[in-house]
Amino acid sequence: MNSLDIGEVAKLSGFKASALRYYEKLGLIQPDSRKGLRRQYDDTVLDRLALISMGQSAGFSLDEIGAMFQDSGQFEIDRPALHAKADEVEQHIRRLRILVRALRHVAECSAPSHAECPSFRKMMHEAPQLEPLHKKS
Amino acid sequence: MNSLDIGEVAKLSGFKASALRYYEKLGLIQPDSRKGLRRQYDDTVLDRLALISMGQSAGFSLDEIGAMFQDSGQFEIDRPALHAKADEVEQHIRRLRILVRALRHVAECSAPSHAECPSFRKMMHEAPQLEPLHKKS
DNA sequence: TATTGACCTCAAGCTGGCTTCAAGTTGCAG
DNA sequence: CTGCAACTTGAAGCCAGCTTGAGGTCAATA
Repeated sequence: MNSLDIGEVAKLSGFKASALRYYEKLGLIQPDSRKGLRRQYDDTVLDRLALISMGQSAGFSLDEIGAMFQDSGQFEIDRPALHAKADEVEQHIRRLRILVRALRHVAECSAPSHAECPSFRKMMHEAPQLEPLHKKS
Repeated sequence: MNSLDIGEVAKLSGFKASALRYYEKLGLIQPDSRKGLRRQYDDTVLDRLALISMGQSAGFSLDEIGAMFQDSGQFEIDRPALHAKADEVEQHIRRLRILVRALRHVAECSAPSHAECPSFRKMMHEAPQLEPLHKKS
């Protein structure tokens, strides 16, 4: 069988059933069919949920995520927009790498305060103006 | 001069003044002094704010971020905990790399649906059980 | 065929992270 | 020394993203 109950999808994906219903209301996922009232999902929903989860990790709103993976319907998907999103994520990754270094630094460096550790301050500025990310004006 | 008004910190950091006051209430930052009522910041606050911003990108709550960078006060900072956080961020980065590949794939692949593109589905499962990240129970 | 546990809907409630508002204070240019 | 822009506080408001609750339905086991 290929048909999953909402509870099974929940278990497999790590999302709660209530979240799955919420995503459905937002148009992010859809059950394949209903058995009585009960939603039945195809297992491709798990891929979609994995993407949603990654999109969230990348800081995208559910609406943005919806817009990205609305492959359905459109003849022409918006390739440049998707590459732009990918670029954003790569930028994001660069910041996270600095964070990793900062965390490991703080764990190891024994300068009395990081404000006084020159290598720390230098590190903080290797990422000179890595976007505000503080989105709205 | 080394002494910044809240408005200057706002401009330099990209955070709004209201957010800076909010962070202060949470204990994440602190002005060096006051000139009358007005907060005066040392420019090391900018490093701290950069860390806060990166921590947020990594999906940490403000409380967690506060806990991480409470270098002050403690004799012994919790090195293992910091390395554990760094590990989390690295895990996070791995997921984001998959997202980049997924986005570029969707932008380029012309299979009728991604559910039907085997290389897409395979990619989705290269990250077998990359943590729930769906934090609370 | 009766029970039961997993599902259903819809509305209201909650949390984190800020922003906005109202009313007041103050440093500094003119 | 006046005016005003930039600050101050505390409380209330707002949005995204869910969760919870009440009351109901239904499929499958005993």
